[in-house]
Amino acid sequence: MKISSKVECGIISLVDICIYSNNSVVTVINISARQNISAKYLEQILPQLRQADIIRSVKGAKGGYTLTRPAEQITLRDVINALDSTVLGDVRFSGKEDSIMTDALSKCLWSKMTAYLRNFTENVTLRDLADSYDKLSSETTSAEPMYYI
Amino acid sequence: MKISSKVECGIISLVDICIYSNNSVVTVINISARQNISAKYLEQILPQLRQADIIRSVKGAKGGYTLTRPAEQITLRDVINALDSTVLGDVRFSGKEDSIMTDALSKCLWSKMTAYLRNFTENVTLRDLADSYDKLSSETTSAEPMYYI
DNA sequence: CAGTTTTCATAGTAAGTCAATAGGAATTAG
DNA sequence: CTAATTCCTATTGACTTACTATGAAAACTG
Repeated sequence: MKISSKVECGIISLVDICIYSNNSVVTVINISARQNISAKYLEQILPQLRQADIIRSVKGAKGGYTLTRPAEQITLRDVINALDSTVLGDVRFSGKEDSIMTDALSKCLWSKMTAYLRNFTENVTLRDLADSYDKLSSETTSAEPMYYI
Repeated sequence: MKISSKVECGIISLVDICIYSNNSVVTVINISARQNISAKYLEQILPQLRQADIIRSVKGAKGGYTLTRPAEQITLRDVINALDSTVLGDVRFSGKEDSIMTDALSKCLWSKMTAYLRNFTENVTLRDLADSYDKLSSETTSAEPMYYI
């Protein structure tokens, strides 16, 4: 399946914010350093998540981002819609004129397919993603233990 | 949802072949005329469906295409895979290096999402599409009845 | 065999999309 | 004031897509 880099980076950013904001904000530079994504690129993505009311921004020095609501109330559908409306939007074909054939496919196939996908994405929350990251993260560190002097 | 014109035209062609091949073959020119798709464009799509063993071709004059098997044995997954392997293939991100984060998303999210989509597409057959076309077609003509002299 | 109809293979092109970069304006803590 | 940070808008280069073009190969017809 084809997922744009923008959507992926957006999800990564949200998981990062979810994990690392402890009563404070997370900055673009924080995310950029931890997740190895260009800060300038993130500066383009995060405002879109803000406009979709998924994150809240604090401007100025000591500024940054936090989630607007608990992670279990942010669905994958919210995120994908905020960053790429074509993924879960209606199937659209540029040049094709309407016909009985295109009508039949639209009604019988494409609309059902997108509804099916929307259902999937509605049932995945940011909490799920953060949990699976935490789980994998602890497994990895226990397999390759770190020693502190 | 974004579906390429190639996949759409491929599906339309198959429904057309399914409906109009009565113990004989259907030519590119037939499909082009009925479905209003450039013949040259179809000449690029149909060979791919042939390589995927969905249709059989007969070369030369009086040549054309037929299905290789009954329409109820041709799934949407077969068709999509034949024409655009990225739709149901594993999610791939070009530049991103592997990390715990990308691993977590891959395992917890993308692989499940594509599996979910594959399941949908496996359960739609060419027969279903042809039937829904027939149904809509007869409804349309009964709503706007035709009189024969 | 000659001629016509058809599929087959490959290449090319114009427009559009996407990922990423760039520069600087606005805001705010200290 | 100064530094840190978000915000806004443009631009670029690479890639993809939809389609067109050219002509070869195959096979039926008479």
